[in-house]
Amino acid sequence: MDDIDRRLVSLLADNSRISLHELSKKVFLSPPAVSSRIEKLEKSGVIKGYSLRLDLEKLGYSFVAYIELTMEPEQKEKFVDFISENPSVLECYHIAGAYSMLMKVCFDSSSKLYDFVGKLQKFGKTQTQIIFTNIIEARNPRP
Amino acid sequence: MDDIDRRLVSLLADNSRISLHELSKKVFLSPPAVSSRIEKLEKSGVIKGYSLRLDLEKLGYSFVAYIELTMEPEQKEKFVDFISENPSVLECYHIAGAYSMLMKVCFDSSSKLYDFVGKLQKFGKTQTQIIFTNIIEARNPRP
DNA sequence: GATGAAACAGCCGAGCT
DNA sequence: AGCTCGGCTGTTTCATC
Repeated sequence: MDDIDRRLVSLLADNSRISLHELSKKVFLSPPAVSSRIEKLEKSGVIKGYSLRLDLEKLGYSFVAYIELTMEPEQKEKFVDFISENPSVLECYHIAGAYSMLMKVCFDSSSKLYDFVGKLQKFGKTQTQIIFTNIIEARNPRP
Repeated sequence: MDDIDRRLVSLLADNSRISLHELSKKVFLSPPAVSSRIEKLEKSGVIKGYSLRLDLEKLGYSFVAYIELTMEPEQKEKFVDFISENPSVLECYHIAGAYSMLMKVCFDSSSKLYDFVGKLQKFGKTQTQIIFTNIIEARNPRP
């Protein structure tokens, strides 16, 4: 993991469909060299996959929110099962402090968000923060 | 934007490097048809770009946190300038309720996170939530 | 890690349904 | 009009140095 790898990660994070040829010009290496570096980054798990930047609103998800849930530790297993099955949960993190989870969720109506929060209440105490606008969207750390 | 488009988005979100041939098999269309649909999704802005799923810890960022900042509205412009210039801020949302921002940040040391939070205090009151583990990572809404 | 050649995928146009 | 099939171009991959 050297500076060239970091630059490759940064370039791919920006546009993961860039060709090896373009990449090779930018990092002053040959395409096969770039290819083998990317392969190593994938195998080592630095690159976990190739994804999209989506416009959730244009996809019909007008209600995007972060929800913090504070619960008793013994609830965890049932909670993880619950959210794993629930595609409205886009991200979920176990955070420090009181036993808490932070989730990013998306819904196409406020009533569905309301219903979801209601179901979460069974696991613990929630605090919901609805997103108004994206100031900075999912960018990646600098090389 | 029909069910096939939603399925294409879902498949691409899972692996944006999948070939048109593979996609066409999965949605039972021809590769050119898939290609033109993807082009439309890009032009309409549903697909904003092609990115990576990265392991921040393996990239050296052991301290990933969400920080909520509550501030006076007149601070906004200076705040946006500040975070725009700061690559440690991965995401930033304007959230409902008291005039608040929610940021995802990453650092390679706790002292750098501490310094950053210190700088944020100039804009308002902060609440920092450090991520222990990822329960569900950045997946995309179901088709 | 570089080079060159071969395999492959993506793109465009023609013909078909 | 839209899909499928063909050839062409650009991209990736492999063997060799």
